[in-house]
Amino acid sequence: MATLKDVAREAGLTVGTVSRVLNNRGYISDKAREKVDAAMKKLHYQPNEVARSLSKSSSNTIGLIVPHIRHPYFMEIISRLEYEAYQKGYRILLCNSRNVQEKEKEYIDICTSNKVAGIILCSGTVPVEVFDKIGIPVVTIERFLDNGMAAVECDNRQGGVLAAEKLIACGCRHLLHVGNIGGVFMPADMRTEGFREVCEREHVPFEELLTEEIQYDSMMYGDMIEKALLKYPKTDGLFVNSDVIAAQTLQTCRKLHISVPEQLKVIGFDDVFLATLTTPQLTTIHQPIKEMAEIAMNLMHDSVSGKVVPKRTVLPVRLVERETT
Amino acid sequence: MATLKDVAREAGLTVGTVSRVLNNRGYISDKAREKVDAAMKKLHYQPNEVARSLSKSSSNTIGLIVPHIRHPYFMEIISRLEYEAYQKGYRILLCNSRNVQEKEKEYIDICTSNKVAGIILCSGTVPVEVFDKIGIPVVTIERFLDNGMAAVECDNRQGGVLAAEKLIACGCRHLLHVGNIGGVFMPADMRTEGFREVCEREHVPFEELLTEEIQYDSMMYGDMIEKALLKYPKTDGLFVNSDVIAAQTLQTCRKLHISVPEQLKVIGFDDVFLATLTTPQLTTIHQPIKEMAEIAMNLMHDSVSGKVVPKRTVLPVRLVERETT
DNA sequence: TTTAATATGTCAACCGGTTAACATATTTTT
DNA sequence: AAAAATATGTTAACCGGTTGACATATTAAA
Repeated sequence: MATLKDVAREAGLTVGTVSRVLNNRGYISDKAREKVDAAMKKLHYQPNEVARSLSKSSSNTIGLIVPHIRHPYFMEIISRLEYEAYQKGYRILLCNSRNVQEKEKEYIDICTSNKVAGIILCSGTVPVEVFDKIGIPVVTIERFLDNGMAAVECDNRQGGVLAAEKLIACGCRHLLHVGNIGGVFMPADMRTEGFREVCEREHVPFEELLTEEIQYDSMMYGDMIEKALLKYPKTDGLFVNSDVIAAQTLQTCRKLHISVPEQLKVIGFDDVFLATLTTPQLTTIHQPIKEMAEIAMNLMHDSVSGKVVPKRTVLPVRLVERETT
Repeated sequence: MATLKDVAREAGLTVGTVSRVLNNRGYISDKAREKVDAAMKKLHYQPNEVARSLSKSSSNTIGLIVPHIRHPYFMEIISRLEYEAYQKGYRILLCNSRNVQEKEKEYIDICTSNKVAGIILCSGTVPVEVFDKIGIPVVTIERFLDNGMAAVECDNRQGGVLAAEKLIACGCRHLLHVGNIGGVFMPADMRTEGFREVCEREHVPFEELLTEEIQYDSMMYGDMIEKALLKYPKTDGLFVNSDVIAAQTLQTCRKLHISVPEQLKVIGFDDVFLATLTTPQLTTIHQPIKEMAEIAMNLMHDSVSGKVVPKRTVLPVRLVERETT
């Protein structure tokens, strides 16, 4: 593998000049540039990014920590972020915390050991303090850390509001909400708030089922939903915290001979690809995942460049009506 | 950030000894080990993996090149590989070629520039020769490169056989197969072979629709399926190359008022999570994705360690019968 | 013509860990 | 007591690119 020195020798220049060409630093003549380009081409020169990272003590890799890969929502996030990263010349070091604190911590260490330029965090098992001293930019998506890091989220509360209003407008009078609960506060918890507020304002009775999502890895929520529907048999409107759960709800309803949307109306969250593949297709709260990823990566880029970035960016959600309402 | 030198000073030893402890090289006493451990703990020492990679000219990162992230099949592959990599102390550099040759080539360069230990390749747009001189192990999944690299695949031909046999056993007499076609030969092409052989042997008429999957990114196959069903209205048995297409087929059938499985039986491929979330649930050919990922990462590990590895590993598939047949 | 801007060379330290050669000291074995 | 094994120190080169200080040469502007 050819090195910078080889290129310099081939071009009849010195490493200093070649490095200047590569990094666009100082004065360089067109002639020099051409000679360097020719030499690089001839030797099939590929800069050693590892050496570069070492001398700069920072790479152009971004650590992406998610709690889950095998989940449509995070899959979309990952896909979009990878694209945005690529556009900006960053690489993605993929880290799956599996929602386990130990693993998340370990991955944070791995990221810093590997001198990533920054971390995009979608996982939320680790307390804020851990991030205080890592010394690199952290941008969160749907995970609010109240310590000055840039956070990108959707208007979760509004999502809960839209869902409740829609169900009530559809004539539902016995609502049920399946939401999250965990050790750490998550923006998604606000969905419950919004939902609750509307129900109380409209005097519509509702139940809340807050789960710890133990089934995080397997994504099997069928049993949980079945128990909930049997426990609250009068339920005629259901708002769940993800399309995956909503899709499994439809399967459960089929099993229990509950017709959707006639007997039970269902609203999911996320609006991922899956929402159009169920029968009936899912009515859901649309998260602008593409935009969230785009903004997150822009924030990361700006942070890495030393710019001041907004602490919190909240994007709008909207109700996408399909066939379950 | 503390360095090796700091640790050595703190432990009252020299870098040589500390490095020996870290890499388990040469003679080390328990006392020295303890002192080093204590010093590392006290200074919160994290080895600089970049420096390590530079001096070893190889990192413990594996480049993972997929043609698609936003696709359930690759999502599963990625998820499993990430897990296996983690278990073995490797990191994943995620590369999405988007099925574009230029991007795939660029990502291969990025991988070598970053001195990855090896590449796991699930993408297939680049001709074999490109891999001949990159000098690091390459393991492929569902992508056979006939140049001595380790390949992991499922028994695609058998998948086609099972699908055809099942459809015929169900009484279908007008079969249709939607498969892939591309510039480069892919193992998935063998599904068509198997399917064709059975149909010919059993004298059951069949049509083949081989697409280039232009919709690779958007994953919208609805129109294609609709046109196919309108072009071959007598079709009563359909075998498609992925569960995603199968799921969209069900939506199309609903639109065209074709009842599944009564009027049309459908068999997908992959057996991803999605297959259980459609209505009716998908009968499909199960790929042992977990095992494939496990084996692929083992092969990678062995290759990196300089071992001789089997050139080709073919895993069995099986028909999972659900509700579309 | 003098000054200033542009362009490149030279040299060397640096990023942080790896590794090999060689010396030396302490233990253990023969 | 001598030989061998174990343990650590010293030193320095190396991985490959970055960067800054300083010198020098060529052009261009004043």
